Amino acid sequence: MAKPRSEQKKDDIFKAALKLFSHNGFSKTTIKDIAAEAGVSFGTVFTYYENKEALFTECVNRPLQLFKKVINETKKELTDLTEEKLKDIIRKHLDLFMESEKELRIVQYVIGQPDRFSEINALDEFVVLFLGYIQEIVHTGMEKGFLPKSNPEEVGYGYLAFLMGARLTYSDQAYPMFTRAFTNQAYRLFGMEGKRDDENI
Amino acid sequence: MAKPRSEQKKDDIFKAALKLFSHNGFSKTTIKDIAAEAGVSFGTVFTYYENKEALFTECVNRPLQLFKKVINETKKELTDLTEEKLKDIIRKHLDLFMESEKELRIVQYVIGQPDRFSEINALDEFVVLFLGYIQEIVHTGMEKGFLPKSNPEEVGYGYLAFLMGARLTYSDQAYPMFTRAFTNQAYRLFGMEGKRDDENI
Amino acid sequence: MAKPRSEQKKDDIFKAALKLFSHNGFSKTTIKDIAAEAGVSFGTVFTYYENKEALFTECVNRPLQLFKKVINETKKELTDLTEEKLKDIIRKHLDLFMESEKELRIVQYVIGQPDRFSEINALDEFVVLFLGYIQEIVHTGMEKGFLPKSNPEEVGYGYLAFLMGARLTYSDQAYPMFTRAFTNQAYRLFGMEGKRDDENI
Amino acid sequence: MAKPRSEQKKDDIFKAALKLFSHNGFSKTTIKDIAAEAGVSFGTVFTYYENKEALFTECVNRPLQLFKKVINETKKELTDLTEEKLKDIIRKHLDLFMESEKELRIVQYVIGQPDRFSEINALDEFVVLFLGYIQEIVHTGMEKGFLPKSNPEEVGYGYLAFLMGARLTYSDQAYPMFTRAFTNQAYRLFGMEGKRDDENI
DNA sequence: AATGAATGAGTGTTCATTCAT
DNA sequence: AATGAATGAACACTCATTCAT
Repeated sequence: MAKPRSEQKKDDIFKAALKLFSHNGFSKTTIKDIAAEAGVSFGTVFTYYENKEALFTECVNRPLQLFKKVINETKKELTDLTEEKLKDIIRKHLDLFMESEKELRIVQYVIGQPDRFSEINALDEFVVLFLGYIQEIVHTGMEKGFLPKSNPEEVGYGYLAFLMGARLTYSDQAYPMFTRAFTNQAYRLFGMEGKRDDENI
Repeated sequence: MAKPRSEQKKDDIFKAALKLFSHNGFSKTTIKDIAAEAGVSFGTVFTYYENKEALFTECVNRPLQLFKKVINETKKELTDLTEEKLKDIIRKHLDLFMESEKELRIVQYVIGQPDRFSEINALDEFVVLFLGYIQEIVHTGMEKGFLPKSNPEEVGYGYLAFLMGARLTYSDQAYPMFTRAFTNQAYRLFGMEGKRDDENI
Repeated sequence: MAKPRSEQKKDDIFKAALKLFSHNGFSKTTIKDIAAEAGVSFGTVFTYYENKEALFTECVNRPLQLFKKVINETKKELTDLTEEKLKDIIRKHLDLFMESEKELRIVQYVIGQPDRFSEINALDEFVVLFLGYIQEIVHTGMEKGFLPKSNPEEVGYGYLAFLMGARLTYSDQAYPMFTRAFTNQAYRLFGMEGKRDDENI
Repeated sequence: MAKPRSEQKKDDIFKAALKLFSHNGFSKTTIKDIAAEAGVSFGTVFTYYENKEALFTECVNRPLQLFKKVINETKKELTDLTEEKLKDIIRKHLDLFMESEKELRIVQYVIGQPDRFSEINALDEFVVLFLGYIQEIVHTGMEKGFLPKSNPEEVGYGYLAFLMGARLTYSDQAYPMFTRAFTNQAYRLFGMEGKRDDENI
């Protein structure tokens, strides 16, 4: 069942905006560019979004809502946590963050200019949710004995910083080796060891 | 020995630009704002910098040169590396990155928009230098036995990502507790354990 | 007998346009505003009026046609003119002008921008008609002896200017006292005296 | 002594704006038009006036200040008022109003759209000043016996309305006869008689 | 007949840059 | 060396108008 015509168009505009905002920042991105990328006239952008800022805000908020949804859904699976399951979750986090370059660049853009985009609070909400979620994991892991003694709050802060940094420090030029590097390093943040090279043999 | 008058003025402009570019990004920052912040007329900015982009490029390059210098100097101290010395180095890295919010926000700004600022390659040079430096540390640490078996390249990638993420993911509030968190988590990336809470007793 | 459905709608649009054009001028008034005021969709406006200018022209012409009709009807009553009857006519003029603020604001708008609305000549026709009508009155009044010697043309010009000015110089507050002021002053333009304050006793 | 270069330019822009605003109204007049009329680039307009509205407001206020100044200066001459002197004053008023078509069209524009230009109060101030001034004249004239019994307030309201209407009801197409018509009619508003045609003989 | 999504010409305004002083 | 008036390219945004439904 296809989306109604107009919803499709709104989504095209959103996707174009996401791409261009993440790539060029807010000011450098023009409505004209977004319209061209979306294949519509620039006037049409204003049919769906009140103004440039509203469109940008949507580009920040919508992905964050999705992230929050993912976290909330994964929370349910924490009941019978094992080391293997945790490693699985970590890999999923990395996949999510690595796939979300566009979204996270925009988020980073907002973090760096808090005065300019002060009205956006979905970001704070996500951070709080994520940190609480990691703390819960660390607590459970320590209780069950497969994680060493750690300060759960510290792990949370460090892990989120690491995920963000992993995604945003490097440009996307075919870094196949990154996956393994980041996975192993993420394990270490929780006090777990990753696969060593010689285990491949 | 004071700087010559004009050099002082050029530096005022640079500092003003660094502050405003890091805070508002490239496009939102106007030459007029920079001039006002520096206490000069906006015409004077063009006396010292050919145009806005040259001034921005300077704000990216000059800090990176400094970073490279710091790394190169620390390299000499790696000869008789011990676990304590490494922890010391790590803490210094964190201090350096935490103090350099303005500089790193601008760097991040450039990383996120590689097409727009493609002519800036001081960044790549720094990354290569830094990664090589970390790899050297890990090799030495494994040889001397105070670091567990690791892939030195992976540690480098992960550690740099972590440093960047630690600085750029959080706005500057309540950082006192961050220091400890980031220190301990950084140790873990190298396979070392940090201080546990109960060690304070 | 109600108007046919569509005629009613056209009239709603006309009234909305009259109100908004007179209040905000031509450019500031949008078709969307008019449609909202009339309770129709903005597309409907174009069903009844070819474009914005045609609607505006209608707002100028229709009231002027009505004014002309009123004048023409009053002309018949001029046969047995007396001073009392003239004063009555003057009061009616003032009432008509005072009630027609919206219409006259638009007329004034057109007078002030003759190049812009050059195609509208109902205005000139009305002025010629009105001046001739006043001249006839003055002639008759002088013949019958209740008006002093006057230049009928001069009285016409002055009287029309006065009526326009009386309506358009003041915003609509505290008009109760205006009525008396304008009535008495209008009498004077014809060389008649109005009621004095002490005549109320 | 010529004005400094920039003041001259500011005045050129002002005059261009006065002409175009009075001729086309606020919205129809574009900054580009004003700049062209003033012989400068449109960017220059913003060097001297913060925005379009500020320039328009200046076009309303500056003439009104001048009008107020004229009235205040004429007030001093009221001490030994005679009928001849009053007639002289009236002719001067008419001259002033007739010469000020541009200025008064703008004033009328503001009167007609009070909501839109609510912050402009120089207009009310002028009206109050003018009415008070006329009342003083009428009082004096009645005392000295050359004006008939009148309500001074009524004369003030009517006279101002007449002056405005005289100027704004007719376009400026060489109406030499207007002068005489308006003069005589203005006298009548004060209860005086003008020259009759046969007096020319 | 009625609607409103789509369009793009045209607007006010910003701001980097030039250059005469 | 320092200034800031002048410029005009480029932008976000508005709105009359068209036209498919």
